[in-house]
Amino acid sequence: MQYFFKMPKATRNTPAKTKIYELLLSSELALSHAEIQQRLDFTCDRVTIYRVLDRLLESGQIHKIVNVDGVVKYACCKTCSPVHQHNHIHFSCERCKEVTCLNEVEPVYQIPKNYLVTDVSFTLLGVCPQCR
Amino acid sequence: MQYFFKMPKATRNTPAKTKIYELLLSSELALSHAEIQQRLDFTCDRVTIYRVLDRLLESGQIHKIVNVDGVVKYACCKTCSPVHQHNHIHFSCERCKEVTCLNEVEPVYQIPKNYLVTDVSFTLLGVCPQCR
DNA sequence: TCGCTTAATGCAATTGAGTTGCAAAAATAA
DNA sequence: TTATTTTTGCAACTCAATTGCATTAAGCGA
Repeated sequence: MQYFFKMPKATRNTPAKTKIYELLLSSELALSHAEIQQRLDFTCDRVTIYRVLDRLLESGQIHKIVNVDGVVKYACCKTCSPVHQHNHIHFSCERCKEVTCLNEVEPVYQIPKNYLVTDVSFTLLGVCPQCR
Repeated sequence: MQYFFKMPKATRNTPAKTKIYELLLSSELALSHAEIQQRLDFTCDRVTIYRVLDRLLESGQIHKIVNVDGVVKYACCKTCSPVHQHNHIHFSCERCKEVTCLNEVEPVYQIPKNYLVTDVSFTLLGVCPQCR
């Protein structure tokens, strides 16, 4: 009997999980829940999509971005596997509303006194190359 | 008759607007809609608070921060008046959930090629001095 | 100071994202 | 194949935010 160590719950590979993960893997952009639902032609229940996204977040396969307009987007982080590391900048286009990971740009900041920094959320806002 | 120039809509000073603005002015922290409602002892209708916040945002007297947990907060930007400029870092404490403007810390970044950057949203996540 | 115009307010109803409970279906290990 | 447990789909629910509309009140001009 194990009292102090809780086994991580086993997760299963299901068509929904595979399809959603592959969709995010192949997408250049971060996708919202609604966009994922559309691209799957509404073959998955909306609740299932939320739960699959939670599992993928939990396992570190994807990351979550809360855009400045409040829209939540999900993306596979290509450059930082296998250990997840979201220390990169996102770009949010105010015209097409698309959110992209700028993997090549690293954020620089001075750590303020007495604050303990564990993570960074850095989004540049403006107009993307396609919309200029 | 003016065809091409639309007069900006006149706004009025009301007790609600004054109270909400003074509340944000005197607060060290960014406040959410719910927090504002509480601190006004529920004397204002929640819809009125939303509409006053919209007007204050419109006039540039306050700015809006969408926290990583999705909670929207509002703050007066003390250092950048009269011209509003939100080019500063926010700190979001994962324990007490408070969001602070770190006016003294300026974000540094390389502008990515072909992107037009008009604004910056930079939040450091972690533990604030009070919670360490 | 008084009226008039129009912005602001309060209330009710609505929208939309996200969550929860539960029974049925399906993935995996034995 | 069977048994176990996760995952799914559906319905119902929560909560933040928005909209419509009638009423109230700010503030300008007379």
